[in-house]
Amino acid sequence: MSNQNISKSTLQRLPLYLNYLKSLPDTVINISATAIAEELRLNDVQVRKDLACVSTSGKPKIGYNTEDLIRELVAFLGYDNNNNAVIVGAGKLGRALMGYTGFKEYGLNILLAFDQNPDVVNEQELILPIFRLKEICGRMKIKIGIITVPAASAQEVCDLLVESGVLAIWNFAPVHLKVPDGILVQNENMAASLAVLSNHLSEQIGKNR
Amino acid sequence: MSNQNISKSTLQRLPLYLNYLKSLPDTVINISATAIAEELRLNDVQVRKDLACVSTSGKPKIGYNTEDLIRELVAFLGYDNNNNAVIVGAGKLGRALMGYTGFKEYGLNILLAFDQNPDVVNEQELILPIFRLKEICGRMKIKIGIITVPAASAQEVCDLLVESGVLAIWNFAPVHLKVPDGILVQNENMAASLAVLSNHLSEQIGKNR
DNA sequence: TAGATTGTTAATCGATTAACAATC
DNA sequence: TAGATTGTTAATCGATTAACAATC
Repeated sequence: MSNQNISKSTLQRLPLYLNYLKSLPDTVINISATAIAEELRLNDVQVRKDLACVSTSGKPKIGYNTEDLIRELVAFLGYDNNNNAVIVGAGKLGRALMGYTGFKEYGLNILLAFDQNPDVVNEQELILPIFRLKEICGRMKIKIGIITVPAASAQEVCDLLVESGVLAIWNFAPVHLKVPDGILVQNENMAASLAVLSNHLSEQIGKNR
Repeated sequence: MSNQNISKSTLQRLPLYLNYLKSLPDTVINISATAIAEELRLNDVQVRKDLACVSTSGKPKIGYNTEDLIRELVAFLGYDNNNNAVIVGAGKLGRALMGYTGFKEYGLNILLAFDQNPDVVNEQELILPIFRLKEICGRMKIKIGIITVPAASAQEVCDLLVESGVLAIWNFAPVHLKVPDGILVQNENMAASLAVLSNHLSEQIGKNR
């Protein structure tokens, strides 16, 4: 397939384009990369290059057919086919993500959570003991694991997920995970985001002194 | 101050260093950039440059004093002084973030949430109606706003936060927010992360065909 | 002293932006 | 046709990595 060498930065912008396109009224039949770029405050060539990875239906002077482009983005991003996932770590964050229904829209289907602590295990709420992880993930052919355990146990959990056949890991712990080749780790580093926020504030406050 | 031109990429790696340093046993008096780099699978020069933004106490042959470096990182990242914040959007994600106690460690103190929907407003749970946002943020001198509303209303909420004196916005909605100069928007784009995960999976699966 | 390590200057790499030809 | 827009090739920019001198 064509999605061989799409850069991570491109990939991360695609959902923004899609979201913007979806927000447009039905009356917008065609849309140009230039218009998208202006709206999202991006460079127009960048948008054009990004879209070229996803679609070939752009026409000079006209732009893209909005509906077609939406369809192509949805397909490319895999929002139309469900990816099953499990969460490891049923603390506050884990349970929150589990309860969050918004991911379905992105094709992510969180089936189960696992936790080490017997006190939080609760079959009713689909929180199972961690010793059952390997068996269940294997049987259900789970390919995505979400890590929401404390930093100290993240690597251990990661190894377990990899052993269980998971191919992609969404890591919410602020650590670097070591994985074999072919396994992807996507870090959702909230601590990193907070560092950026906090640094901005101290700069702003420093300025006004 | 010295933190004038620290790059965002550097800033985002600092919490990883800090976390690793904290995980070390007390017996590790000194630590080298080389050792940190190896552990985190980064380039050693990169780590050295990053640390140079934060500390000047590195000594050839010895490295950094672990405790000193931890202290310097904590101070630089502002984990030692509390930043008060409010959340707008008390849906599942918003309430989850509110309930998540882990942010305190990073100096982020979420005081209140606001929501448009009278049904979720609940003074007991510190969820207030949105019309009180401006007055309260102004009075409490809130500088950080967290947006967890649906994409369609994110810009509106953003404008309101800016009006209320907020200087930094942590945006969980998958949209580009337009803000005046001097206001920082840090996007926590879960949709973008999912795009990367999903793309990896379809590549892997394509390979095995 | 010798060697590990720091910090700096130069080279490389990848992503973004600019310039431009092709075209509906 | 003229002009807006696409897609491509070249230039720029910033971040990462390599090379190296300084030093405890």
